[in-house]
Amino acid sequence: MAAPKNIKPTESELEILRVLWDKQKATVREVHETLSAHKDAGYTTTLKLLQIMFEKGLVKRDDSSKTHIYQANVSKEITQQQFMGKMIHSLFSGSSTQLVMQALGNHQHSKEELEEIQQLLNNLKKQ
Amino acid sequence: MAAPKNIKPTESELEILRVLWDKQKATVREVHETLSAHKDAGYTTTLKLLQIMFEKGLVKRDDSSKTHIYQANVSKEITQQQFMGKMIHSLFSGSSTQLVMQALGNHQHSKEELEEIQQLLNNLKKQ
DNA sequence: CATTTGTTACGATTATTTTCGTAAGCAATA
DNA sequence: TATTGCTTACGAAAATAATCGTAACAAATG
Repeated sequence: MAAPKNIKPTESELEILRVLWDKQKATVREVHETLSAHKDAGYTTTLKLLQIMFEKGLVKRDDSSKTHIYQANVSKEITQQQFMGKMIHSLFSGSSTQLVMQALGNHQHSKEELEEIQQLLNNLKKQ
Repeated sequence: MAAPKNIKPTESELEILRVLWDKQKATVREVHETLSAHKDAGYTTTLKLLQIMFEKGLVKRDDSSKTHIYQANVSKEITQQQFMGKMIHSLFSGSSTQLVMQALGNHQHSKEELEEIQQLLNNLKKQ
């Protein structure tokens, strides 16, 4: 089981990770059937991807029984940070503030969500 | 000059767009030399990429003189939104609030920046 | 005028990612 | 036991992205 490394998941790998983050554990079939809702690919495609991801260390698996059980080996949080960092660098000239303003200004946020953000902001200001 | 479409620039195309957004206009050579600071690719690689981007409608060009002059044909803002949307969907379960909180919590923001965000937040709350 | 320099065009190669077909094995069951 | 169904392994094709080599041409320079 290779170390998590600093490997950026590809688009397809990310889709699979999302399923695993959601379900904690899943067989190839479960992953594949979840993906089938949106995407149209064969079973062995999903299988192959999971095998590749295993080699990369993106997932781990329990192969003690015939039907292997997969699990994410990189956290959602770390992956989020990884992609956010890349995005801030490549599209926001390194300014996370710009990114925040963009996200705030261009998307809908409920009163409750705005309040939640305000709380965090208050905490940050205290430092 | 094809319409801007809904085409997602590739990684390399994004690098070139960054240069063009910054410089407004540039020749292949200028783009290439700017990229050379960080990256190591041949001149014709940059040329080819710009040609492909032109076909896709990502850039426009003035070819009235021998040395063509390129210009971005997609705005930074639209492209930011495009990538942000994809990111929110694929990594934040569709919640832009989650993304904002992540960005706020995991990056440094100066007092001035926090105040700037506060201003925007106040405006949003008024709605 | 001949040569050098800088440019575009473009085919082709390489690398990466995604997809699938087929073989092989195991387990349930007819 | 023979058959059927579900599973993994794995090579290879297809699709996409990135890179480069070469030809052609024009402008500047000797």
